[in-house]
Amino acid sequence: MKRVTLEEVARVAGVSRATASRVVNGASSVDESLRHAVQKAISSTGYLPNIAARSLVTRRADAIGLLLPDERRMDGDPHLASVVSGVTRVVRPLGIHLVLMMTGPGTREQALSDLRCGRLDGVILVHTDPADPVPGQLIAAGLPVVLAGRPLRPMPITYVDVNQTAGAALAGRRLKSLQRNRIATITGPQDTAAGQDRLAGFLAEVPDAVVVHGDFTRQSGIAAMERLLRCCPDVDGVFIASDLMANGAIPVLHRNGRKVPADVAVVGFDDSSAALTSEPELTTVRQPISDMAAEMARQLLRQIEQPRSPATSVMFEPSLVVRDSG
Amino acid sequence: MKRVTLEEVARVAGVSRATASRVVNGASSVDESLRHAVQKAISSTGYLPNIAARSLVTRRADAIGLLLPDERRMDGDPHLASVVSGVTRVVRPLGIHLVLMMTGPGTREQALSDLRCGRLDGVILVHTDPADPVPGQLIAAGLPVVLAGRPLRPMPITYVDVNQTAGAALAGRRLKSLQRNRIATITGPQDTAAGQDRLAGFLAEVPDAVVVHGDFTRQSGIAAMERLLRCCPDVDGVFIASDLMANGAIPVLHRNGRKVPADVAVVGFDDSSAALTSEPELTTVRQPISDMAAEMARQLLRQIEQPRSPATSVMFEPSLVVRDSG
DNA sequence: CAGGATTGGGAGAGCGCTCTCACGCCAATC
DNA sequence: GATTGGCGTGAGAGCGCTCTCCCAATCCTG
Repeated sequence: MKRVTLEEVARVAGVSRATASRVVNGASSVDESLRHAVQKAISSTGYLPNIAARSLVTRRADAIGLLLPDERRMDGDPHLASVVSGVTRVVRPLGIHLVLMMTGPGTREQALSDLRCGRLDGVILVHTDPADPVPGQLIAAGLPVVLAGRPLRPMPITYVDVNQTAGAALAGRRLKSLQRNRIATITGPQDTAAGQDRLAGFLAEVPDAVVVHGDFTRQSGIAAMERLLRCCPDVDGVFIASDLMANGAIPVLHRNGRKVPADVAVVGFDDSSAALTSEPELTTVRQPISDMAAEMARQLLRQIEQPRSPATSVMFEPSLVVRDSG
Repeated sequence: MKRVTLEEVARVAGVSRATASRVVNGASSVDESLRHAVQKAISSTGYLPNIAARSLVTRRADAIGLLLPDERRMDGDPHLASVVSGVTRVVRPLGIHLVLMMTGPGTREQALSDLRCGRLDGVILVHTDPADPVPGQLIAAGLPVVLAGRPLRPMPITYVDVNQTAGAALAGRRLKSLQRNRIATITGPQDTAAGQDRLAGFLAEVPDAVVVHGDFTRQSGIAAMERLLRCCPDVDGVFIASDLMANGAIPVLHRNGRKVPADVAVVGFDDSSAALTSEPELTTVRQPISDMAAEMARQLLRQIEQPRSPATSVMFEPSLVVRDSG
């Protein structure tokens, strides 16, 4: 149960600690026979490098943070698992840890100091409040950050997003191709980039659409659909800016005697699990969340490798998943 | 941008590094005036302790791991966010990091070595495969572990679970109180403790129930309900061992002309987000996931504090959430 | 074959922190 | 007034690792 140190490995292999270290780190130019001796010593002693010691000298934590909004705001967020899995895919093979931080009082400041004291090499920020000063502080300090989703106000920060506008346009074209001519949309919150872009992209395609506002939550989808039916009973096609809202809205249609998609075609956005638990299953705009998360991880690693490299943004193309609702 | 070290704080405060360290760690007996001087020096220099250096000597990583099944098996797991948030609540105030690891090739071995090399102080294992040797190895090595859910085969390991049997009995009593007399159940996988217990608990209450097997996934709920209706068309009450299965099963009932709950009452299990996205909303057995997760974290911390302390298990009581489906 | 260039390996200096230990100081005791 | 005890403080020894020297050995080149 005693710890094996590099010192001991070196002793067993009959080399110096420096050489043993070179072998461990796969470094250059070690004689083949010595390399073998060290490797044998490593496996015979069961040596594992002490990360803290390494970290102390390399000034790398080999850990990145994932800052998430808290449970309440996630509202059964369909994405969390996909995000984690995408990031993990990139980061694990490099032995880098993924530290999860759910937003709560003082979390972001916590993350900031973790970054400063070298406990974290970088962070990925998800669903950041536009008023949050932390992203700004981070980039000001030249610390590696990547945002999930375009920030509302332009800032020199790296982010990864899906082309929300194009996605909404996809939905608009779909509804038009279904020969719907009384088309409406239930929007996301207009103080987020995603909410704004999905509306703008849809209106570009269907300029005369009726607009009812929601905030991405299921509850707001229910309320919005009720309002919509009241003000516009002859609606025959709706683009709902999140699957979660659509999931709440469809039962409202049923209760009001509308068949989906016969009477009202519905197209959602996200292709989250809510798309499959809806009846009928949702036609929706898919974002490649897991791939986007992987890209965020890559962007972050690049920044860690090359500090103060210029901010870039990567845009993914959405696709339409046709199911039964529209 | 240069790092501030304890050395420097000490210099500024005019004390020795040892004394500065005592102040930082809130330790015993430092003269009030010196304490003040050090605190002033800390804030004026913006000092943050280097965790790696501390970790190197304390042999504590101040990080715990959360081992999760991979994305596919989570199947839009309703729990992930709650688990994370429960653990976070306990762990954050102590400055302990939560490292997320999704199961993939070699993940568990990875976790094991992270533990051994002191990169992680302990791990919480969620949804462990009964055949998985890792939990056994961990306890054999005397490393701190907590399981989410009772292990299938009894082993001397600390775990936190909900009283599954009692929960299923709750569901059984509910269906009986609704005067149903042709009662069935769709089970979870019988190679998991949860699957077994929910069936046993239900049968204890409704011994003559018709049993159809599922595996907790939505898809299996659909298939199981189809089978059930074929073999037992006069069924008027069903306990479905997971909300996700129930979510899939209810549309099957509708398609076959059954009203829920008028013709067939449905009770689920989990009180996950799937309970709310069902139509009608599910009556279900609630597990206090977030509280359970918090308790797991506490148990783990206790083990870290007192290694080789005896394994304990904590059981939470489930409750029935009555909604519209039964 | 001499001289320089190249290469592999070892010694050792830290990285920033904690913690033991010993010392100095002052109050309490005889 | 000398001795004891306690308490606060500082000196310094590591924790386990990486990495920069520097030296020895080998290689090439004219």
